[in-house]
Amino acid sequence: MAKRDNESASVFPGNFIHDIIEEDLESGKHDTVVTRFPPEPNGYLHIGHATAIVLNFETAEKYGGRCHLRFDDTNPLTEEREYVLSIQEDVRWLGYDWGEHLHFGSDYFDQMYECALRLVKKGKAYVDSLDMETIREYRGTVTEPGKKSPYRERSVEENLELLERMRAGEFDDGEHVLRAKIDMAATNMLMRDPLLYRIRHATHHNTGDEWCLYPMYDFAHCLEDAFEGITHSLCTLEFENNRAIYDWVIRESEVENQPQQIEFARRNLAYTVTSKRKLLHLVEEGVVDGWDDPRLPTLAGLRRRGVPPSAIRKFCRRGGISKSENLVQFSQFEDAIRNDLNMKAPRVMGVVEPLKVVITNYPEDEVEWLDAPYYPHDVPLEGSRQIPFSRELVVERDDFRGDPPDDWYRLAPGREVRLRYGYYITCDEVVRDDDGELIELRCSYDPKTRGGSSPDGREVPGTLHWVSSRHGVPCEIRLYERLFEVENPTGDPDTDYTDYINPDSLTVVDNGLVEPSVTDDDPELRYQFERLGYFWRDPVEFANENLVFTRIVSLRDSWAKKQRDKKKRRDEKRRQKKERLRQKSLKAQREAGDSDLISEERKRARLNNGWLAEKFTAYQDELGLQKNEADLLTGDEATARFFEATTEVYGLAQSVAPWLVNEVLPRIKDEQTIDELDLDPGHVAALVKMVDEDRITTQVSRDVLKKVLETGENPETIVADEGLEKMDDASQLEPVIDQILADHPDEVQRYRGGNQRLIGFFIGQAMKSTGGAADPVKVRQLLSEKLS
RNA sequence: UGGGGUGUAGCCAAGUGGCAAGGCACCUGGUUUUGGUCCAGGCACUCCCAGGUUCGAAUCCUGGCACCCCAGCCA
Repeated sequence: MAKRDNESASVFPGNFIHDIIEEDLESGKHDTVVTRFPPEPNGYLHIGHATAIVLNFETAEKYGGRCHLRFDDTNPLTEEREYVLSIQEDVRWLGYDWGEHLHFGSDYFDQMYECALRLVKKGKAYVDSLDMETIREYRGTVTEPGKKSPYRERSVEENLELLERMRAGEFDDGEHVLRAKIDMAATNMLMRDPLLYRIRHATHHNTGDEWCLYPMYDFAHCLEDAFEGITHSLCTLEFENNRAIYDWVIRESEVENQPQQIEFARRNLAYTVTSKRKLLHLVEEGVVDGWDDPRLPTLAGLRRRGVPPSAIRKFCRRGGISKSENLVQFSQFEDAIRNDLNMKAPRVMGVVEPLKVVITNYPEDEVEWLDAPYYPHDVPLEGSRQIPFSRELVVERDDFRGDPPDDWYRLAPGREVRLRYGYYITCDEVVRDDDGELIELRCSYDPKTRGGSSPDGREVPGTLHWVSSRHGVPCEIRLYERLFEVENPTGDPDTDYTDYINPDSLTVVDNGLVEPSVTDDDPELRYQFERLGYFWRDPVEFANENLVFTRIVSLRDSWAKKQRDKKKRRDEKRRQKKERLRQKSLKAQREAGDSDLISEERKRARLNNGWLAEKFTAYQDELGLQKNEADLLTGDEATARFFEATTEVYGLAQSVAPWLVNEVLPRIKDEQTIDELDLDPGHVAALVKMVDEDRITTQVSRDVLKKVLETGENPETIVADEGLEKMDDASQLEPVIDQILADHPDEVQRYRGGNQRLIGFFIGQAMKSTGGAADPVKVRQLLSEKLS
């Protein structure tokens, strides 16, 4: 594994995938973790892939497993060798090593075919000879079931023969396909006999012309995982519906390993597009300058931009992984880059937009070489260089204002500033041409301030970067801005993303000037140009012997107030939009009428079952149950009967009903009835009675129910054996409470300081230490007495 | 109007019955020879909404709403 600083301590913050893995490791389901990054070689990798790469490799690393790089190359029409090379390069550049585990889906074509044969023999797959359009028609829609293909019932022999002939190349593209025989009426569209193989007479980048039969994703991917012993197959959210086929194929193919697919949300970066089609369009239309254009979110573009791989890793790890749709603000990414570069990049001076400054009282031909450290006091690195000071210098045009605002502390008529590591200078005279254009500043320096400080200790708030005109190295500087003007260029269905392209995404400055020290540096070096941002030499131009600096990212600029205002306005607009959405939702809810908390399903059940309907009203009118309790208890006969059986033992229906509804019903899994819980109504009755009689707390009743469900034991026995009777005696409770207060002095202080909500924390502690037996009401009372 | 998901601050995100983590952004102050960095503090009476259970609910139950994905011989 490539060296990656000291980053390993900051792996993905607690995420649900790692929880699953840890459970699997603990339960012994797996004793190692094998993940994979499975790109299709039909495009370049981008920042969105980076998250997947970092997640897969670092998850494997965290648990001492391994991560494969596997190309999912099952479609010869779109895939190319060029991409398999560039993808490897990008992953390696990002800092990951797959060791010997470079694999191709196409390596497994033989094994996959074996699986297909097996499915056919089991009657689980068939050759369909419908054409594409008809297959589509027969598939139905999301609301209507599909129709069975007339070829669905072909014999195993016929299917086998046809499949062999397909393999042998006897048919043209599209004549036949192999389909799984699952269920044309499945509510999950993907389970309506998904295609497994299609005929494609095409040359594959890896297997050449050996095959004319290529597997579909749903068949191939899970098998690839299984063949490689992948334990956890991490993929993005859009594959959630595919998990059903994934599991089906794994099961029916009877392969040895059973990988588990887990989906997570891809990470979307504001102001970018990442779809292959759109990226390709930008490149082909010349909107940008190739796949590695620094404005592109491709890894190639980011690399050319100068973003260090460590910064990308940092970015990917921040915020971790989840399942919700997201759009990460660009500032998040910028911060990761600055954070990374701040501690590494030597500081030098360069001027992007030069303004001539003549030091009138400095001797004409004199040159002083001043010592300038590469790093500020807070970066623990050593090193310095010499920089030349002379009579004629340049400073940043932006650093002068003829008519400065109040809080301006840079150059202005009559103002004194410090030139970094140089002298204090005062602006005496402003020279403009006939059009009023600024030509030069005539300043005087204070010889006693060499190095940037004055013996009299006078305050000079502004420090400017500068370069000696004569010694500065001329260069081109490229300033990149975001490629799109809106956060989500593809978010509006009525506007094409290309309409949002920022016409000013690239500014080329051809008269930049950098201090001469850089000429001898490693061309790979990333600098901070003081007060401007992080820059590096464009590697392509450097190879052509041109000196071109690219701005990787600017420095944070708290002076840029105008932008802040703009942002505020934007936030306000967003807020208003959110409010509108909220209002719309509220309105829809109101229009939906009174929500009587009753589901259509149970309503229907009662419509079809007079007894249930009768009970529904009886429970409300005669037993005095709440409407929704009555509803829940009369959704099916088993539940209603269970309720009746319970009340027969313990007659207080108003106690039994909510307990049943809130504690027992939730434990019934889908497609199950209450009978399958194997619960004795008498036991429930006993439990409710104990609660009613104040013999146990609600919490204990819940715990005991759990135990009853597991063991079938009598609740009375459990309570007696484990001593779970309610503790409501002050003499019993007091020592417990005293102990808690003694153990948590900080919380006690905060409570007394006014944080009344902490009472819940103390009660929680008391409940915990008594196994739930303490009477919370009594505890609260005692607690407030002691804490007052 | 079927199925699968997701809703916690401006953005990302932990938390799964007992004190609403953290980061970005933003706002104060301090340090500073970078209007950078760093440091200290602030920023969610409330977790999509409404009911319910509970001593106690972001978390459990019920109903609703919003958004995303699925009808390729793409992956």
